[in-house]
This record gives sequence, structure tokens and C-alpha cells, in this order.
Amino acid sequence: MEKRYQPQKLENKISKLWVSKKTFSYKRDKNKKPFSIIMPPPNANAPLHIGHAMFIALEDIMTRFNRMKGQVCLWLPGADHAGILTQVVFEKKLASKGKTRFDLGRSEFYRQCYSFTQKNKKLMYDQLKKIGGSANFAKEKFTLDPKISQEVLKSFMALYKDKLAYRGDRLVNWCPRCMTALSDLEVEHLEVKTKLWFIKYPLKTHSQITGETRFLVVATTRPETLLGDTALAVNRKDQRYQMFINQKAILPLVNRLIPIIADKAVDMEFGTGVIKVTPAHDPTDWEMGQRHKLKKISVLGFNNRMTKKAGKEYEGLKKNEARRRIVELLNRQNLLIKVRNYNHSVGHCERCKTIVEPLISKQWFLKTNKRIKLKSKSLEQKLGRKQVSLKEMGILAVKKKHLKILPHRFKINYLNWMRNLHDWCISRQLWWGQQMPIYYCGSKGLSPLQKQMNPKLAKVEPGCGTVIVSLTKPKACPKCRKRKSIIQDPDVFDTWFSSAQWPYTSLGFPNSHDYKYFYPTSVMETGYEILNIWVARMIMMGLYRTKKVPFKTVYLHGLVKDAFGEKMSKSKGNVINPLEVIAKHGADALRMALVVGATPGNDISIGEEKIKGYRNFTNKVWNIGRFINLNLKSTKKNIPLFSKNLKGLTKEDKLIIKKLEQLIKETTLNLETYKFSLAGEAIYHFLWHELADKYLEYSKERLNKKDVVVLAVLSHLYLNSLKLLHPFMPFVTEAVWQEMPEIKEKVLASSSWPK
RNA sequence: GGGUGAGUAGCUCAGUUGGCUAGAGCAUCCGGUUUACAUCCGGAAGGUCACAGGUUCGAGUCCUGUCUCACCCACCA
Repeated sequence: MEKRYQPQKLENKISKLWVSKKTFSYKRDKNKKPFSIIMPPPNANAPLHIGHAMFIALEDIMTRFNRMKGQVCLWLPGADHAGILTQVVFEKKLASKGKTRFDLGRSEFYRQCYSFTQKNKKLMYDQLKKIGGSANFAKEKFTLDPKISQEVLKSFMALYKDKLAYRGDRLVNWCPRCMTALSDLEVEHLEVKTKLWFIKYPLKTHSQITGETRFLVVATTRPETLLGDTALAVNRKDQRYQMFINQKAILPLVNRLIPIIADKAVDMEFGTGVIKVTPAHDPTDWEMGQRHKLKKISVLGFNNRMTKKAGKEYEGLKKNEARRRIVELLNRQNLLIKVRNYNHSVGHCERCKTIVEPLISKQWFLKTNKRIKLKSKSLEQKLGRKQVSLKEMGILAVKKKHLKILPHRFKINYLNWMRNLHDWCISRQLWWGQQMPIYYCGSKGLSPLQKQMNPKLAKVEPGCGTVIVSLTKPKACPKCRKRKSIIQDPDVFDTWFSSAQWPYTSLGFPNSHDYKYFYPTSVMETGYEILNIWVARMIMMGLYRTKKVPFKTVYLHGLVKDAFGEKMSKSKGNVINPLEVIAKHGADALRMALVVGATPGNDISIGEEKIKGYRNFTNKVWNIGRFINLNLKSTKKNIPLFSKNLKGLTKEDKLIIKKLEQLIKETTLNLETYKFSLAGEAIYHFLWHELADKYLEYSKERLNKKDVVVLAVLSHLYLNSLKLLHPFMPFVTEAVWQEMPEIKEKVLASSSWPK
């Protein structure tokens, strides 16, 4: 054995050893307990970062631990096509070559994107192995694998049949850069410095009613949407404005008559207490529009330019140009009273940071509050109802404790989100993703937006517009029998619609042996930041499709921050690259640094110093082995087999043997209750400060006297603590185990958990 | 606006159902050691556990209030 543990030399060898011995494969066995983790599939558009390294370490610990305990373990790795993000990333790559996706065309773009993600996927898996992940790579899955996509499409068909999927004209979040609709969760609210414009709206009404007042003043941050105003609104309780309710105002610049309505959404405290209502461009106004049956006039288009409906003098102007012109005109007509600086939060596209526009668009949605029959006795029993909505499924499953969320406090967060859940927009105007299994008879079925974005499709004969939901392209329209006019909806699914189904699609639902054996999975280990966008939806979709919860426990980890507790970012230059760390200090050191000191749901800080500390520990582990090894080899006597009744055990021996027993108990309990940090810390302390610093020093004297009992005790203590440490530091423990002479065979099988 | 978490040694953080003489790593200081390891060993110093009340034989831990920070959610123009 070398004087020092050298991870660079040994880690690759050990990886190969594991592969050749098929250490991570399994045989399904009905008499054994299954343990399964579906890995949150990393996005196949970038290398893994330190956050990935942490979840790999945690999931690997759980998997190795349960494997050693004798359970049949599957840790299933995968990669996510990550729809919108990959498209953004790949378009940037194209842009650097001066190209756009339109230069390639849809099918070529898809092809190149596909090979891009496949390359990334391979890279990712290599990294995963370097981190020591004992995942089952033979079973690896990609979200766009044909079988998986098929299952996603089938889910949509089932939802459609249950009338939970519908197409409708609604106000959606529109990203004018990505040119697609977004769900509420893909919108990030950021504080923006802007202005509040106070605008006069003249009154049409006679002065008998309104007295001397000739106009109402509105405070707005969006003067350009004024062109689409279809009402003014006040609060019914507002004494100042009661006489104006049901009167008419004249829309400035446009001179359209608009009603003055009373609505509870108006906050009397804000601005002047009067608001302009633009149902086509604001969510609050949209809802008011629904309540009061107001007209919706879309004055801003999908390209961020003013539409025809905005009027000739504005059509084609960019949003900001229109704003400038309108403010100027209002000012000239003495309708602008004042302008105030104002900060408020505005929705941005999570992926490209462009300001999103609420626009009316025809999209596909999932209805989250419509009750359906469950058609499963066991699920009916579990949820205590026969008819349940998607939303209620998610709520009841957690409330009735069919799955556990760790740490518990995130349950509140989850339930709050679930209760406020709106319908989910699942169609995206992207090229990268699963194209929706929807066909139309002729271009009549396309929305105006789709026609605008897909000129070729728009040219197809109009047809009868019938909607056909089908896995394959229908040969003819079932209604009008036309054959040539069938076209597929150009939109793709929200990437999260496919991820929401990952636990069962990746296992081969509905018929595979793995699905039947491993589902529901044991643990979903992921970051708290995607509890709603991902975990909540997996629970809903899992219950809907499989009639079972997709996992029994949700374990949420925190963010990895730098040594000073600051968020890592490229611009700050404090990013730690896991591969560089591994090259320098080894994977074990990195893993330990990421796990010890971290508690569920809380962020963890790590810096190079911490990693170095654990690098030192790997060396300590190695050297304890080296010491024992040297002594074993230099002894000519037979070494007795260790047992608690071994003759010649001293007080010191008995004490530390007891400590080891305690450590085993404690570690087992800690790992079973997801207290990885405490477990790791205790093993670290035992090996270094109990075994190495104290007992090993004490043993030297006895070894000089050729005492073989102490050697048996040393080996026993060491080999068993190696096992405890193995899930945390698989490489060094394996390396040193390989170096130990036959005695290890006598201790216990290497792959078993000590008792 | 609503919610959650954090505030413990110079720094980064643990502290499981109240039993603690409050711990770890790094940093600091003193000393040692070269046949397991200098990626080492022994030792020291360092804390009114944010603040103010309360419950209790006993509170870092439970309750109430206050302050500071972070994060999440939300249609306040």
C-alpha cells in the first residue's frame, strides 16, 4: 500500500471493478423488499454542477445503504429533454453562428437538438460515475425515448377523454422572446423600476349626477394598454365614487364610451381608487371582464408590437414606442396629470428573463378542479372519496399521509400551493419536445397564433375543423371524410407535463416487471425549489394515471452555496466545479463535504477548505488500513477469529467494541430516518478520533508484544466501520477493502450491513 | 400582502421527543513527533445560543412579543 491514498490513481479502477462485477444490477425477488429511487433527471443541455453532485451523493447513500441491508435496489438514472431551456440554449448556440432555428427548419432543428442532448447525456453519465453514483446505467432513460413519449401522449388522451384536458381562449403568460405560452410556475416575479402615470378619463355623464366633476383619474403602469380598455372600475364601498357607478366615461385618444363598474378587485387605497380595465392584457382585469361580461380588445400582439385593433396610428409599433407616443399625446391633450416613480414586481420568463405579457390565446389546459370517478377501489378507500379532482387527489394523498414530505414544514408550502392551483396551460409553441397528439381537419382548427407562426400549415385547405385526439395520424376526418386536410397541432407539451409522469413512465408503466415490482417508488429525493413545479405534479399525475402515489417519501435538499453562504453564480465567480474538485481531492472528499453539515430543506455552504478536510479524512481511513495491514502481514502467528467472548480481551478492547456497537445502531437509525449528516459525522468521529487517535495508539504497545488478540480487535473495528462509511465514501472504502488480506472474509461479507 | 426558514465560537454550520459542564470543521495560539498518516499527534483559547418576557426542578430546544436577514408564494393597477 502506498503511503497516501491517491484517488486519482484508484477511483477509475474501482469504477471499472464495479462495472465488471455488475455490483449495481439487481434481481427482482418477491421475498425481498424492493427499494427504488427514480433519479430526478438532470437537463441534458449542460454538464452537471455541484448541486447535482449533492443529490447524487444523497441518493447514492440511500441506495448503497439499502443494498447492503439486503434489499433489491434500483436507482434509475435518466435525463430530461428540458423543453424550453434546451431550446433557448440551443438557439443561443445557433445565434453564435449567425443562425436562427428558422434557417434549419423544424425537423432539422429537432434532429440537431436531439444529437446535442444525447451528447450531453453521455457526458452527464460519465460524471455521475465519477461522483460514485451506483445507479443502474443499463436501465437509463431519456424523457424523449419513444416508449416514454408514447405513454405521455396516452396520458393526455386519457385526460381528454375524462374532459380534464380542454382547449380554450384564455389569458396566458406569453414570452415574446421564446414565442410561447408559459405556465404560471414558469414566470418569475422580479422587481422593476417603472412609473405610475395618472391619467384623466373624461366623463360622458350629465352634471346633475356627477356634480362639477368632469373626469376621473386613473393611475396605471401600463399606459399603452389604454387602447384596449373596456371599462373603468371602482370599489362599491368607496364613498368617493359611488355616484359614478354605471355611468360612462370617454376613453382618451380613442373616444370610445366605456362603462364605470364596481368590482371587489379594486383596492381603494391604491392610486386614486379608480382603475382602467383591460381584460385582454391583465389577469385581474381579465377576471373582472369575466364577471362583468366586458369586451376584450387585444391591442398588443404576440410579437410585442401593437395590433390592428390598437388603431392605425399605433399598429406595428413596439410596446415601448407605443407607450411613449401615448404618454406624449395624453400630455399634449392635458390628460396626463402627473408621473411618479414606482417599483413593482413584473413577471419575467424564467428561462430567458424577458418580461412576459399576459395575452389572450387559444391553448390547451388541464382542469384541476373538475371531479372525476376514480375507478379504483383501493384509491377510493385511501382518499375516502369516489369522485376527486386532480387538485383534491394531491391534497388528500398528503393530508391522509399516504406520502410523507421531509422536512415536514414543506407540507404547508405544498398544501397552500395546491389549494390555490389554477388550470395548467400545457401547450407550448416550441419545436423541442413531444408534439401533441392532436389533429385537426384542415387549417380551420388552428388558432390565429398557430397560423401566424406556421405559415405552411395555414395554407392547408380549411377543412371542417374537427378536433381528433389520436396517437397516430388519422387517415381521414371522421366527420367530413376528407383525407388530405388532416394536420397535426404544431404545439408541444410543457416539459413539466412529461416530467410529471416520470416515476411511472421511466419504469415502463403499465406492464413492465420493474414497474410492478418497484412502483410506488421508495423515495423522491430532490430540491425544495421544485416542490410545486415538479413534485406536486408528479403526485397528481401519478395518482390519476396509476391510482397509486408515485413515491412514499419526499426528501427535499437545499441549495449548495459557497464558503460564505453566498449563492453560487458565474458572474460572482464563486462556482465550484465538481469535476475539478474530484480531480484534485477525490470524489469521496466532495461527497462527504456535501453531506455532512447539511440538513433537509436547508442550504449548505461549502468551500475548498471543507473539501480538503475530508480529503485528509480519506487519507486517514487509508492509513488506518495500511497500519493494520502491515501488522497483519508481519505476524507469523494465526490471528484468532474475533468474537465478543474472545480470550484475552482487555477493558479497553471491551469499551471500544461497545462503542462500535453503539455506532452501528446509531448509524442504522440515522440512515433510516434520513439523518445523513449526523450519521456521517459520527462515523468520521469514530474512525478518526476513537479508533485512530486513541485505540490504535494504545494497541502499539501490545503489538510490540506480539499480542494477536489486539490485531483481531483492530481488524474487527476497522472493517466494520469501513462498511458504515462505504455509502458515504465508496471509493476509499472499496480501495482499502481490496488491500486487506484474507481476514476480511472472516469478518463478514463485504456487501452486508453490520449488525 | 401571505407563508417558511435562519440568527449558536473569528468563519461555515450541527445540536433528533427540553437533561448540555453547548459541539464539529476551518482559522488562531502553545507544544510534540519522522517506520500508519505533516493530508500527523497532544493541548489551549474562544459562546449572557439575536433581544425581551413566560412555562418548567431544568430552556439553544416549548409559548408570546420584538428586531435583522434569506427564501418561496400572490392578479394589487
